[in-house]
Amino acid sequence: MANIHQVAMLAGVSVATVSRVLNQQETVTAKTRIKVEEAIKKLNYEPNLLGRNLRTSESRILLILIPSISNPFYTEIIKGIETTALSQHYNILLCETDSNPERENIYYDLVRKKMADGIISMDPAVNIETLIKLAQTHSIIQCSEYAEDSGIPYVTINNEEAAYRAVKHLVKLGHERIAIINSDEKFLYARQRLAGYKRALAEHGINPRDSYSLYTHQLGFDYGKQAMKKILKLEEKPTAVFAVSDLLAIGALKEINQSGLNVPDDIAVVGFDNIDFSNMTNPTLTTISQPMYKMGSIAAEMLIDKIKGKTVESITLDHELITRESTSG
Amino acid sequence: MANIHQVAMLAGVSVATVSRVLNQQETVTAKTRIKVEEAIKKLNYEPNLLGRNLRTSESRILLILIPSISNPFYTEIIKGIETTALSQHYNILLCETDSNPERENIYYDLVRKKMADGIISMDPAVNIETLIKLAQTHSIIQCSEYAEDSGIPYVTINNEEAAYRAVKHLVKLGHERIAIINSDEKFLYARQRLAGYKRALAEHGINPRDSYSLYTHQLGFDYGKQAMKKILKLEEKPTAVFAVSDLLAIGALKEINQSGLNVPDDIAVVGFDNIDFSNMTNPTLTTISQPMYKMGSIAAEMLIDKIKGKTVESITLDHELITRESTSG
DNA sequence: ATGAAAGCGCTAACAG
DNA sequence: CTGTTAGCGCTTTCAT
Repeated sequence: MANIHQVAMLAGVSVATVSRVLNQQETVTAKTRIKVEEAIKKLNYEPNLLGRNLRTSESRILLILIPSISNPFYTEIIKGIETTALSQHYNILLCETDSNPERENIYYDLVRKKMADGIISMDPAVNIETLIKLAQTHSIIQCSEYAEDSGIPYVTINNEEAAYRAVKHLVKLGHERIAIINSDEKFLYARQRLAGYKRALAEHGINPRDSYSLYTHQLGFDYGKQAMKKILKLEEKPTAVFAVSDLLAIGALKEINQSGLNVPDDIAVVGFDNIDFSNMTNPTLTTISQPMYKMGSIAAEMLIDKIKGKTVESITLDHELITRESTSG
Repeated sequence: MANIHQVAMLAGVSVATVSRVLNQQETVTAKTRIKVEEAIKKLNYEPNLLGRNLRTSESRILLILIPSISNPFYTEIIKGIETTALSQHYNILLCETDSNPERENIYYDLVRKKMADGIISMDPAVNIETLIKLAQTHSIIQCSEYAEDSGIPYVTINNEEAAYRAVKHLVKLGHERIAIINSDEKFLYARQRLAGYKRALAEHGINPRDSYSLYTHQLGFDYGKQAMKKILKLEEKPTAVFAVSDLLAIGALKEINQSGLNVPDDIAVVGFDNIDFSNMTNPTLTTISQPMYKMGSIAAEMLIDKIKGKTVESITLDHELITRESTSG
C-alpha cells in the first residue's frame, strides 16, 4: 500500500503538493497536477483516512441510535438520514441499543473517543441524563422521540394532534366505544398520543373508560395481539381500536381475525406510523403517516450543522391520516 | 479535550506509561497505575481512537453491505453479525447499496482508504468482478448469496435442498399443480431454488409447466402480488404456490385474498426466509427458515479471522421447514 | 506555485 | 518497571 510520500517521490514533488492535488486545491499547475495524478494511478494510491482524520480531527462518521433494527418504523427515517449524510460525505453507523444502557455506552464512547462526529438518537428508552451530559460536549440530535427542555435539538411530529385526528376519524365514522392500545406512559409520545385520544373523545362528549385503555411494555406484534385478547374479553366490546403503532395494530388485527370477528365490520382498527407492512395486511391498515424520510433528512442536516458549530432549532413536521380498509366498510 | 501527554504530565509519568495503563499491560506498578488512573479521571481523559488506529493501522470497523435496509430478511443476520463483532470490539457500519454500483463504490472506498477493516457482502446484485478484485487486497466475506469459484469465502445454506423440501411438502399434501414465483435467474439462489423445485416435482413424476414458472425483478411485496395476479388468470390454476421469498409469498397471499379465494383451501402458499412478519400474516405463512442469526454470527467470525490473517473456509448451514396455516387446511 | 517542517494522538521498540 | 523516541499518513502554516 503506497503512501503519500511514495507518490511524492515518484512524481518528483513534495508531499504538500500531493496533498493539494488530493484536496483539489487550485494552486497547483496543470503540469504538476498531471504528474501527481499519474503517480497516484501508477501506485494505485488511496489516501489513508485515518491519517487525514487524525490531522483534521474529524471522523466523518455519524451514529444513529435505534432500539431495534427490526422495527420497520425506522427504516425510512434511516434512508433519509443516510442519503443526506452521504451527500455531505458523512457515513452513518447504525447502532442497535436494545434500549440497553451498556450497549448505548459503547456507542457514546465512540463519540467521546473521536471515532464518530455526532449522534442522532431515536431510542425513546434512552437514558436521558447521560445523553444530556454528553450533549454538553458533543453534537447530538434527537429524532422522533425527544425530551422536553433538555436543550438537545430535536425533530418530531405533533403526536397529540396526530392521535386526535386518528380518533376523530373513528368518531366521524360513528364509533363511540373506542379503545386505545398504548405503549408505556413513561414515553413522551405515549402521553401525547393519549392526550390526543382523550381530546377527540371529549370533543364529542364521550367519556373515556378505564377498561378501554391498554398499555403494553413494547411496541411489537405480540404485544398488540395480547392487548387485543384482553379487549375481546370485555363484556361490552369496543367497536374501534386505536393503536399507537402499526405493529401493535397488526397484532390486534391478527387477534380479531383469529377470534372470528371481522375488521372493520365488527371492530375498526387504526394504527400509527404507516410502515410498509401496513399496506400489506389483510385488511390494509388505516394509519397516521409521519414524514419519515424528511424527518431523517432534516435530522441529518441538523446534526451536520451542529458539528460545524452552527446553532440549530428544533422542528415539528406535519403528519397525515391514511385511510385504508381497516376502517372503511 | 485532554490528550495522553497531559495525562502523563499530571501523573508525573511518561506517555508510554499512560499508554501501558490504557492497554492494561501488566508491567506497571500498582502505585503508578493508580496515579495514572487518577489523572485520567481528573482530566476526563478519553483516548483518541483516530490516533490509536492510525498507529495500529486498523479501524475496528466492519462494513455490512445490504441492498436495502427495509428488507426484513437481513435484520436477524445483522443482529448475529453485530453481537459477534461487538464482543470482539469491532463496530459495524451498515451500508445500503440499493444494488447501485456507485453507492457500492463509496463503501469499497472506505475499505481501500483504511476507514474499515473488512466487508461482509449480502447484496446478490453486487458487481462481482469489482468485489473479487477488492478481495485480493482486502478481507471480504459473502453471506447468504455468493459467487461460485470466486475465491471469496462465504456462509450460506443449501438453497436447492431447501426448495426441494418446501415443494416436497406441498406434493405430500396432495398438490400436483404447483407454481413457483421466482426472482431473476441471474441470481445463483434463484437458479438453485428452481432446481430444487424441479427435483421435487420430477421425483413424483410431475412435469413442470412453463406457465407455472414466474419471474420477478425484485423480491418485494408488490412483485409477488403482481405475479399472483398473472397466475390467477391462468385457465387451469395451480393449487399451490412456492415463492422464493416471504415478501413475494405475502404479496401472493394478499392477491389471493383479494380475489375472493381462500388460502390454503383454494391455493396453498409456501414462502422462504421465515422473516418475522411471516408469522403475523393472515393466514400465517409456511416457510423455510434459514439460521439467520447464526449465519451472521459465523460471517462475522470468518471476517475477523480473515482480518487477522487466518485462512477461512466457506460453510453451508442447515435450514428448516416451518409449517403454518398457509398450507395446512 | 511549491517545498520544508511541524504536529494531530497514539503505540511500541529500545534502552536503561 | 519506566522513559525516550520514532513514526503511523496526513494537512497546513510559513517560507521561498
